[in-house]
Amino acid sequence: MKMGKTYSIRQLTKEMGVTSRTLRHYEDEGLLSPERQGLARIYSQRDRARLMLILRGRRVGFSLAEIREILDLYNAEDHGVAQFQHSRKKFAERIVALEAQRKDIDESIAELKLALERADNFLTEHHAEQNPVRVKMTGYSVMPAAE
Amino acid sequence: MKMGKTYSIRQLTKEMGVTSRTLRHYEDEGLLSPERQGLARIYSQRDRARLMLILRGRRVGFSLAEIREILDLYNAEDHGVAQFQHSRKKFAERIVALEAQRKDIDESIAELKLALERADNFLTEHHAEQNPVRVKMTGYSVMPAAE
DNA sequence: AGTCAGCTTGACGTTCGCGTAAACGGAGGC
DNA sequence: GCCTCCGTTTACGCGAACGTCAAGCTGACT
Repeated sequence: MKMGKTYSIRQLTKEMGVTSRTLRHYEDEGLLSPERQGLARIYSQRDRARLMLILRGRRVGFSLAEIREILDLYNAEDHGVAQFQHSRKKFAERIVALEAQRKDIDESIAELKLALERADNFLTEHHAEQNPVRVKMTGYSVMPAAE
Repeated sequence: MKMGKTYSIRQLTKEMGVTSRTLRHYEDEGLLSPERQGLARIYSQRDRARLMLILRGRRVGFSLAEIREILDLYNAEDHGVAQFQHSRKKFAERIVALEAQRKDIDESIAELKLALERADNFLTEHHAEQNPVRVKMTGYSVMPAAE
């Protein structure tokens, strides 16, 4: 019976920067299922690993339901061929979606960097000046029409 | 008075894959402000560009409030030095956040690719077989403990 | 004139991801 | 014994982002 390191709910919340309410909520949603000592929850390394995956999933925009689905794919008791085929497909879909999202992020970053450069140009040109200035734009843009 | 191409609400919803309710909601939130011909909304190229930015913002996880803030930064009537400095800072913050998110996405993709490979390995090994099989894991993982 | 599609404005409903009280149970220190 | 943490359950609340009616206007065809 190998028993690795365990964590109280407080330890985990502090380490991960979430509230205990959040952990209980994840448990209610079936994403975590820590052991119990009486009433108290006691989290294993595996629970901690799952939690990290959950939180990263949230950060990239997955719903808890989607995250549960992914965890269930890892977890499936029935590791038959059909299960693996299903999992494979789901994983592949997620990857495609994430790569699209990565593209969106790259584009957003690029656009923000452009905006940042424009601000910088303005600030270096009009170094200490205070008079408001209009920005000239070309083509269609989200900027106000400057006709 | 150059008047570019315009769009009805239906055209825009079809092109962008959103409902008219969504467009009206964005308008309520001050993210869009199309012209009117009588009652009917009539969207300009600029509205369309803003909408694309809004939708991409949503896809990368921005709230409508955050998106409005960004649009307002572009839009600010008062293009004084102080405004630009403020905008510059906000843009830089967004970029940092997005790059962190990009890291999360890359890690998620990597993890899913690993899972996919494992599934593939299983499927090629146990080619046509149907008997459930256990998976051996090393170290701590989200997978069930395989002691 | 009728009617029909397509637009409009309210306004209430829904889902998600927790927040936030209320009320209680040990365990340890003074 | 009492206080202070740390933990528990139950359960209502909330803001965000729309969905989903209901009801009315409007131009266009028949």
